[in-house]
Amino acid sequence: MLSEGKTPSLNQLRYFVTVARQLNFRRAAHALGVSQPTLTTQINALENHLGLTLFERSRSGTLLSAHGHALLHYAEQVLKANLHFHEVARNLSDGENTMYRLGIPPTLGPYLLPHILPDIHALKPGLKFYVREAAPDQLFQGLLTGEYDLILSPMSQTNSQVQSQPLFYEPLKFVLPSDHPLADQDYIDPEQIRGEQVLTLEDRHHFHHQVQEICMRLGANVARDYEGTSLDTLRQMVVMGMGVAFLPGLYIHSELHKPEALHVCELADMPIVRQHVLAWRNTSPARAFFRELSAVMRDIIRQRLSDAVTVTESSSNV
Amino acid sequence: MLSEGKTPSLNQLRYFVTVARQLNFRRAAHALGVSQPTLTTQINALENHLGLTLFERSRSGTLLSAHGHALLHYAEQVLKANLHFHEVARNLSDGENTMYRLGIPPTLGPYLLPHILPDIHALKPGLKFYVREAAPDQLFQGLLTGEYDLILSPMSQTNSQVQSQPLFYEPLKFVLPSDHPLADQDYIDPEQIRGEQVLTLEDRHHFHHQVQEICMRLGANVARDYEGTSLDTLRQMVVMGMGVAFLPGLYIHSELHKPEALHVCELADMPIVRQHVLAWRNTSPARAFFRELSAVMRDIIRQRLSDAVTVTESSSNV
DNA sequence: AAGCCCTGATAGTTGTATGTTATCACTGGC
DNA sequence: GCCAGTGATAACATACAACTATCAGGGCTT
Repeated sequence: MLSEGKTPSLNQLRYFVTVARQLNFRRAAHALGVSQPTLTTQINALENHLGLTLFERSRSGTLLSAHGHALLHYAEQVLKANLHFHEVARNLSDGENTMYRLGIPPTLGPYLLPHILPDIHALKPGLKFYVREAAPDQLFQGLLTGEYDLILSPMSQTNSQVQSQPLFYEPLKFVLPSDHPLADQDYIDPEQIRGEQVLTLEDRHHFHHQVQEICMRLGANVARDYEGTSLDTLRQMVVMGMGVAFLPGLYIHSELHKPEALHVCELADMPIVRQHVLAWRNTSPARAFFRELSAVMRDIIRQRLSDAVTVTESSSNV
Repeated sequence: MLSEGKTPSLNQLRYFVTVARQLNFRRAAHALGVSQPTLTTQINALENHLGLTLFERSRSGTLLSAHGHALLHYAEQVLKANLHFHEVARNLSDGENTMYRLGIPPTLGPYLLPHILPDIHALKPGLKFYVREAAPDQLFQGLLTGEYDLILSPMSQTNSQVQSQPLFYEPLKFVLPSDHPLADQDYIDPEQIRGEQVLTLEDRHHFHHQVQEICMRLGANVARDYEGTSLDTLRQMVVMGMGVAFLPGLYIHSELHKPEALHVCELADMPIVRQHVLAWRNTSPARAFFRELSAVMRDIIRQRLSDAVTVTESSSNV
């Protein structure tokens, strides 16, 4: 009849539960820190909103009606859910107890994260990452659409909506089969690569373009027909003598402890590197924390992986 | 800082969830039936109450922040609980879908309820009784204190706070061992009882007082030393020849289909009955329903038990 | 039987929370 | 370079939840 429209407030539920527990309006009012008329009014409002009588009042006291009895539990559930909500919120409000969706390329994640996540977890126990792998372009796109909160990826496009912090430079090593004529040098003259078959990944990986550009410059052939779908595949193809390849330093550091059947070297006077950055939307409310996090990551990487990569020093970048 | 005091409203949670689903303030506002500025204001209020940023706004759209992501589920839980509350309330509001706490004496409940509850359930499927047994005095007291919503008991005290409706008269039958000298008559001259040992229940049962008063009048001895604690005990004591007894008609109707070893009769020209009533607090919001219920009960009892009891006819009592 | 203390209900008022409309400032696509 | 779309802001209206002061009745004590 006169209901419809407004929905009872949380306060009204609080009042209901308290009166139901105390069975006395004045005491309940005192417990709630409000005046007794407020309670009377609000309980009345709740009652005729619901079209039910929750309490049997008399001059000698208050009783919970059968309807009130039935509803009490549900009202308590609402308040409990509300309490949960606020507990979680309070927990989040220090910024470090949140789960962030982290995007990282498959050519990097498996070879970097195992080395640094344990230390990060030790430093910030409440911090959680939901890690998803995708190619750098997709990462960047996903960052803009909100699919990721944070991406750790080779530097790619710049965009006014994205802030990034450089983390480290990772060398790209040159690998060739052990039985290759050049497989006896630690540093190879770039000139000697001319004409080699260079294997690489599918072109949606940033990696590919970099390798392609190098090959163009040195006059090597990029073997598009044999594009691998993972670094492991790529390695197998080199071992089988199908060509040579550039492989990321962290991959080699992680996977090739005893590189039998494979020779790893570098191009003399021509260090090839990719730079990885940590990036986030500049609208992200966690941006301050992300900047701090990038410093933490640099420290950890410097400590754990300085034999494989070079940590970026300056940190006042955009 | 500026929080503390007011707690976010349910509406704010509703707004949060809707914006999180639509990721667009104007669309969410339209879905909610409010204006877009209202949403902006309320979401802002919620955010700085929580001390968190829930959304990343930009001129080109809205994204859910990591914190928002984490909280969304809990906000939905609150709204769901609130919905449950209102569903239950709506269900209750027709009055018949409630569980009422029904008190009944142990000398009546087991022999009456099995005969009438199935029919009541068939007529009012949503109606539930939480049945507790206690002696009539305790029932009456419990009704006043709110322990029961409804009692079905022999007529006892009257009280301005209690309304009652008579249901039926139940005869008290006279039982004696089969080998008793009087065990060959259907109607016994009350004079013949003088000097008999009459067994009865503990004195907190209304039953006891009635039997005691009859025995006083007829000059029989009430065997207080052998007060039984249940009608079954009482019956066993009679069978064992420890005395005679008055037993409620419904007990005999329910339990003694072939009364071997026990003779059942009545006192000639001296029908002894107890009247049972349905009673409730006159402050009970269900009083109209209870009155209707008493009529329903009378109908059912008339139909099912008219060979054992006499249903009260008038129904315009207080 | 009278009086007192306790109960919840009511009247009248006020400040604030929550909503409105009108408008701005900026982004991104065509 | 314009236009359609985004969320933010300002100024104002209203509803409502709070207060204080008071009332009316029940039941226990004297």
